Amino acid sequence: MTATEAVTIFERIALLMELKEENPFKIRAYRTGAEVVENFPGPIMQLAEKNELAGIKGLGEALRDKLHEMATTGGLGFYDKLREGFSDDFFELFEVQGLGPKKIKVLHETFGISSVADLKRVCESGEVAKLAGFGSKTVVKLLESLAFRETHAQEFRGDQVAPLAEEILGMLRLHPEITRVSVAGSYRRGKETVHDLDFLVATREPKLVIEDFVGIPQVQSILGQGETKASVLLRNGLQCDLRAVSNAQFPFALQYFTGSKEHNVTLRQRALDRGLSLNEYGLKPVEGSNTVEPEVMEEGDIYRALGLSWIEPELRENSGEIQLAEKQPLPKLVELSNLRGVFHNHTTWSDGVASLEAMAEEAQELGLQYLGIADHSKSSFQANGLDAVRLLKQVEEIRALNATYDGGHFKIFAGSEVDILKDGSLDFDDEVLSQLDYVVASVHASFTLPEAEMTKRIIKAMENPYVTMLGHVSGRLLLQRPPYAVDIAAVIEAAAATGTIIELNASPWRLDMDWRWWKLAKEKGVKCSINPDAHSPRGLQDIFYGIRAARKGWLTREDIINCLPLSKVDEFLRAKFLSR
DNA sequence: GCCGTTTTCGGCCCGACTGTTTTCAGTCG
Repeated sequence: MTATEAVTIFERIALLMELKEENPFKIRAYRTGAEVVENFPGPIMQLAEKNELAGIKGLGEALRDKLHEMATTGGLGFYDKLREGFSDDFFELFEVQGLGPKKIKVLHETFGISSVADLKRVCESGEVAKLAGFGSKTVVKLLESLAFRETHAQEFRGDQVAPLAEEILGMLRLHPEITRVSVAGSYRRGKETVHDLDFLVATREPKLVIEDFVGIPQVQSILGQGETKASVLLRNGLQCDLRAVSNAQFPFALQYFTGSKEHNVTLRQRALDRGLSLNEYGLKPVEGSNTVEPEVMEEGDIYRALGLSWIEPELRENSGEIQLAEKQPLPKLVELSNLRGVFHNHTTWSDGVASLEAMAEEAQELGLQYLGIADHSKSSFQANGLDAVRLLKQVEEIRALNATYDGGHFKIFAGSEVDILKDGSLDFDDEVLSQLDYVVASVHASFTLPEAEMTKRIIKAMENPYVTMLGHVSGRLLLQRPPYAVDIAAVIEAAAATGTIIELNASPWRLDMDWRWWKLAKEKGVKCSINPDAHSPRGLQDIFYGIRAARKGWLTREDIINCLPLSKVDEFLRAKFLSR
């Protein structure tokens, strides 16, 4: 059994115990256990198999034994018994916003609902509204949540897709009959969610390659298999397509299947204007035209042949990239290797799972020069938010730790993710904030304010001279929770006026501010900070997703403050305050 | 179920918001 599967089982045990109204602290222990397993920096299942898990905080005797059972037998008797009568579909109910264990219990016992589909049926029939504790507004809310889920059904976040994509790419690259390989589609374009994965290979043996592809271990079922194309369903429900073309066709197919559809429509029109016809097989002169067939060896040659500079896949959304590429080279988009540090990260001081030292170690391991800590403030009780006393103590500890880094090659910046309260005031007063290196201000409560009020609230926070940057501007959780009502354009204006940096929260759940707004922000001179919002050492690697979103937002290293070297970034953090 | 300069059983995270109620339960962060 893999660690990921064990994590799911612990999480489900917690859900089932909630349903059975077990001791809440016992439930929490399973949740903590799931987190520890998920974030463990090593082959935890191998250790579990050999009974070598002693000493790990959060995994006591009972959980260690369960992990051992899972590692050795591939199952867990305790869990099997607990979940008797509950299908896999049942657990999806816990993902519906507005529905918790108590309500699920009542619905299950009264109507026998055991899936999201069941829930929809009884909500629509009017039966639910008659239940004690439920009412018409509850039903409306539930139906809204269900509609949101349906709109995004069959979509996957980056973290659900990227590891698989890389794994499969790696396998295809090793295939002896494959000469060129790429992923295409919206994944290649860096979209925040995708509904499938498209792979493209160049080969002289398409049939053989397709046969091998449908046989890889990640495949659960084959949806279709032909001479040059196959569609499969992976174990996690993700659809995956493979197309096999000749080496000569490869650049055209790659361009075509990368899209977007709108980008390609404009491109094909442009080709026609030049007497050429572009499709997934080639770029040929149209009948009667005296244009010469361009030589195309790779994708870039197609753009060149059409009088365009290179257009990165992330920019192919038909939002002005073709018009600009006609006149000049497009901006050199930021790359992962450009990042020099990361802000907005959590530790065990609030709701993170790792210590300051462990986070700093991992940051250095990733080749970064600095790490910004920003634990939660006191209003975020659920996240063990810090009050002023604890915060200042943490600052002291950070300063002490910094003194141990020889030669000043690495630095931890002491910050806070301070809650923006309902009226736009902050959770700490200026006297406290003034003692920090930087401040991230974020909304964590009162999501339902009307747009005007929410916008005013956020802008008020940005007007505070100590607020260096604004955290996750819309509060969205991809595929799960829509953004709250806020006028982003107005927020961008205010950021420009106050000199406040806007965060690009790199968590694959958030990717907030959305890439669609960055072009505007950049035009207004607003700077971006790509923030992993890491709650564990591994979470720091979410900068991978942040970079993809930043590229999609046309950002270059000059737009992003954490591309600045340590020697310059300090000064930049203080710029807003000093300019007043 | 886990943890401990309390080493062995008691403590472990709390307030806002919403909708359903008429004093509070459930959900969320």
